[in-house]
Amino acid sequence: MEEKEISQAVIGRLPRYFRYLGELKDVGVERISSQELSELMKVTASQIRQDFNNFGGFGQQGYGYNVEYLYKEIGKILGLDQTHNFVIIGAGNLGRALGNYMNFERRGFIFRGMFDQNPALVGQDVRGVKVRPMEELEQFVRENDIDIAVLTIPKTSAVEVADKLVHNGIKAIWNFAHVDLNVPEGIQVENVHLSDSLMKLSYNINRYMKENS
Amino acid sequence: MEEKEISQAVIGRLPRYFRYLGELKDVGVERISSQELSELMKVTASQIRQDFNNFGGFGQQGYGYNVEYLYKEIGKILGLDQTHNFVIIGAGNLGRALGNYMNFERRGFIFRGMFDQNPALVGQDVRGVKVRPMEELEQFVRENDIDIAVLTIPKTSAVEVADKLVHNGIKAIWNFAHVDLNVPEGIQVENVHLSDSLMKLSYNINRYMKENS
DNA sequence: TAGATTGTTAATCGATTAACAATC
DNA sequence: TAGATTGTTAATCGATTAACAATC
Repeated sequence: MEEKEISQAVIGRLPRYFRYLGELKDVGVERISSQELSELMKVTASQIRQDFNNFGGFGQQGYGYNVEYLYKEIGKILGLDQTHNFVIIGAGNLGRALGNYMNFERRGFIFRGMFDQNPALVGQDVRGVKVRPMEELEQFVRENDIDIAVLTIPKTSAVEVADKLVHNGIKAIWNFAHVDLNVPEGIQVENVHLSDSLMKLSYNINRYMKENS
Repeated sequence: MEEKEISQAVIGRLPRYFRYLGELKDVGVERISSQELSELMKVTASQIRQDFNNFGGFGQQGYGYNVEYLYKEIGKILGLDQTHNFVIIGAGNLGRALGNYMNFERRGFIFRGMFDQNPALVGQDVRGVKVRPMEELEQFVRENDIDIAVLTIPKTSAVEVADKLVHNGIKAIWNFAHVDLNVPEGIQVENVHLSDSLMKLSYNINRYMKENS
């Protein structure tokens, strides 16, 4: 504890650094300066150095940054050296899409269970994981060391399900339901509101058309 | 043209206002003050008033805001009174999930076509739309007044496909591929990088555990 | 050593919050 | 009219960028 708090603006940029560094590493680049990285990523070199220095010095004067080392360190900061068990709640199209996405496993997120209240879906198999009835959710979360719940259910049931999850010790919710969850301090929620994202796109299309008409 | 530029921070909040106002409208609330809305949404009343005033005065002193009127106006600002034809490129799980999501239609986004380079998927039906081979993409975009392309393909082909789309007059790309697209000025790109979102969640889980250990 | 580039402090910019006069 | 609440200006806060001394 007592580390200085890092702003969410900085956190939000870390995955992108991680992605670029991973790609550089894969093509065999050994070292990179903040200047070079800034041109590649189209951000300022100043911001890159400030961001990294929130976590201590990863570079070396006169040399730059070692790509592989920096990549690993950012991975650690993001907690990708830890593993977390997760369940998906809602076996509709989106839930199944996320369950089938293999890359999460590579980052330490282990797909353990899937739940749906629709009896027609119960028993179906998603990448080796059987869909279970909602009634089994709470016990399953308690007994299988589940850290993260992915919510891909309609907003009407999302709030109620989130409450149950919290009571059974979930640490984090990745929320795709179109509603804001109200959880106690200490439970992490990351919202992915797809309609919001599409509306932003819509605004920007319109704005551009107006500006150029 | 020559409207004052609205910051993306403000734009990013509009869909959430829109959602809350829609819900208030649906339960029959007629008027609301910035103070009441601020308690509901957990933002400051000051921010709400500043945000709305970017677009001119929607309220009335001593009264507050008319919910239905405000809802409609924000909808217009977001361009939800316009219709846009879109295609989905990539008929995998995620592409099909988005194709099946009915709500987009309600907001003026019309699902017109779906494309995949896998012959096994071509001909499949997603909510009345047949999956076509990638070879037909460019002609289809040109001839069917397609504004928006949804990219749910692997990053390896995303950049190349984006270039083709741009050449055939697409206005906007909703990009789910895990790569940054480089498009000309005036083409709108909205990224949904799901892994980035999950990494942010991962960071916050870890941080909380460290702070409390 | 000289040159390069970081780490870090200072300056700037933009976004959020507070305050209050205008007005319904 | 008096009370309520907006619209808007001013103050604060935080994030980004610039500058440069430290140092590899």
